[in-house]
Amino acid sequence: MNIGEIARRAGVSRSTVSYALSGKRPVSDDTRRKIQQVIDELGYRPNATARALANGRTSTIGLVFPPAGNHYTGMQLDFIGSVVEAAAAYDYDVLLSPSGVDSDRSFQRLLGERRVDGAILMEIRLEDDRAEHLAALDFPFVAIGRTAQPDGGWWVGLDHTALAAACVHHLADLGHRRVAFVNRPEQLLRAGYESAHRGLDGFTKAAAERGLTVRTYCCGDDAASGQACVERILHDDPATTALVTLNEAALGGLFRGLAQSGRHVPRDFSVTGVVASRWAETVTPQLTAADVPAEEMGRRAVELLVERLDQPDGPPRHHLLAPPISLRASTGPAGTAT
Amino acid sequence: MNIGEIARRAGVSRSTVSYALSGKRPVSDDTRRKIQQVIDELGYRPNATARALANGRTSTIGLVFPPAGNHYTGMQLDFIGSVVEAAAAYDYDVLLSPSGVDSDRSFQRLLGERRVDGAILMEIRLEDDRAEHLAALDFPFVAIGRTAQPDGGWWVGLDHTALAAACVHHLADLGHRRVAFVNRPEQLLRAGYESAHRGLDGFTKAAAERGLTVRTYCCGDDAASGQACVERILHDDPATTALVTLNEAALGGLFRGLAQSGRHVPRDFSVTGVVASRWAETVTPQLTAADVPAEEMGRRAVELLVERLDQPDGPPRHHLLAPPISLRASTGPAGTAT
DNA sequence: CACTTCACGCGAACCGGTTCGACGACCGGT
DNA sequence: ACCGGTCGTCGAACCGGTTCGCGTGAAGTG
Repeated sequence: MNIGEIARRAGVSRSTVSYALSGKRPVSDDTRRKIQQVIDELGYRPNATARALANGRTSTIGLVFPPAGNHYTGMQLDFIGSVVEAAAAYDYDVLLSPSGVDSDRSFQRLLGERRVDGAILMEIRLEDDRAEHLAALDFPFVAIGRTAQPDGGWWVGLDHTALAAACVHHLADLGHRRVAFVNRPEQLLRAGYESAHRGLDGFTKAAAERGLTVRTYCCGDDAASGQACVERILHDDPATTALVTLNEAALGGLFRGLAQSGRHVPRDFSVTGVVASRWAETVTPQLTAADVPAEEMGRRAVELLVERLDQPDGPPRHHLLAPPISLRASTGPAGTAT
Repeated sequence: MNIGEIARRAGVSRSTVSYALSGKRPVSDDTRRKIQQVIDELGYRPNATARALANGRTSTIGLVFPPAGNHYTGMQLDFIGSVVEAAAAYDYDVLLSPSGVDSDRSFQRLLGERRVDGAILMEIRLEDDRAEHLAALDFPFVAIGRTAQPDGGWWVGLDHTALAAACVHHLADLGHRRVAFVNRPEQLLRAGYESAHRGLDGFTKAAAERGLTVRTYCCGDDAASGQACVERILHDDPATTALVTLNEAALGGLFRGLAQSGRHVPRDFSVTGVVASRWAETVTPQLTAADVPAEEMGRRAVELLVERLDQPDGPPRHHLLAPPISLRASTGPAGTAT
């Protein structure tokens, strides 16, 4: 059931069917109707692969997401969902590509074999070989996050520096003096993950500005690590009264650790950080946090990518988002425990 | 940089290059080396689209996931990750397809336009028009969950009936007599979602067997709904001492509701259900639950689909999984509060 | 030395679309 | 009656691979 079959049954040539479908050349009403009728009868749909080969575009974008096996955070799920939805609105499909252990291989699949027209790179690193590689090939992509050289690139990022700083100021304003920072896992920090680095920077600088006593920690992406991390924090400095975290997946564990050490949140201890709202709301008390706008980021990334694909020579664009802190219930004035 | 270019530079014909690459016909060592050398120099990779057109297989599978806009649960994320990983091991890519509002349209894209060789259908319903449609077309797919007519189909399912029953027995063994059931949202139940129905069935039958007094509730897929649901439960019957839930996303809200009504878990109130272990571990106390083996389900679904694609005439296969209940800390003997 | 056998490589056709150049029919104008 | 232009359609080439049938030269055999 291909275009030739339709042409045969409608008594016209293949090209006429093609033009009737695409509208790129005029076709008389009579022929168009006849063709449409045959198409409806047979339920014909043009083969996407053949079309892709002919016009050199796959109408597919690649979503390169973090190593599987590692834990996914909730934010990533929301993000993937919104990318798929936004892409559908522009008539693009989304192909998932794990950039895991075998990242070269899947990268080759996507790019070398031309399976996709463009890509969205999640979990960017400051020195990101994937991004450099794509940039060198002039392959259209949008990064989620800024590399160390954000100029001239296409990206959608969260201003982790500003957000972490905002958390610090929020706590300092409440009177907290001894504050801990719970980062993503150490291996990610060492690998140069942007959020981990800039978040740490923002935290450290703002804390220095406000004269706070701080300690910083790395924490695995799961509840058990969160719990262990709190134990370390309170062991290292029992007078700590607040923490800032970027680690969504450890959140439940952080709260459990605090509860088990007898700290009541927010009376004895305040918790805040950068977390998607759905997840901030799952803990008790609900987390006061800068809400990661995962849905918006996904949508914007797709918009940018589509724009880049449509106008390959347009100037690079980006969005740096800095959502405000949503006050919920996990922070309170320090000193009640002093 | 196509196969013709390689052929030209290596001084052979296009078909020889093709055979050298695929190994489907013998090629002399000399020519093979020469060709390989040119390929390495130019970094050539065969175009996936052209290959797909020629041999009629896209090497891509479609993952049809639940309506976006609705909340995703953590289990789904793990599942998607493991599907991508398992598919990569078989040299398949994964194309995401939202079966949302415009489900016909995206269905047409995937199947009508032949973008994928096969599909995995998530969140199956008892009477599932998508599954029926695919079955009628004889299109290779694997369902996650059983329809009302599971015979003759390919699927990977969780035995929600047995799991919910196991939860009931666990609670009954602990002495609980008044137990609530927290299901997925009402619209999903009405739409005929398999897990919601079979879970409810299993719960109801086991409760009747054990002579328990029960109430069943539907609950939105978010923390706020969970909290509201607990309030309803305790309002309807303040003597309720335990609940069973299938609703992963509401879990945090359920715990908050219990805390706010003064119930201590597990001393005053027991909670159990069917939840992926990562999420069961994020609440405090950690949830005693039948751990949804999302990773295994994803892997098996891919294995089944690949098998079906390789041997289209083989007999249908399926896996019905019934993981045991993992004892954690959210259930305890009833009666202390009596 | 003539004859088969085999290994190797080539050319052409094909997958199912898109697109370009050309051509015939019909029109109105002089 | 002839000419130029427009409209609608057709055939052929092309996208980049795969695959089938056949030809050719070298090796093996009696």
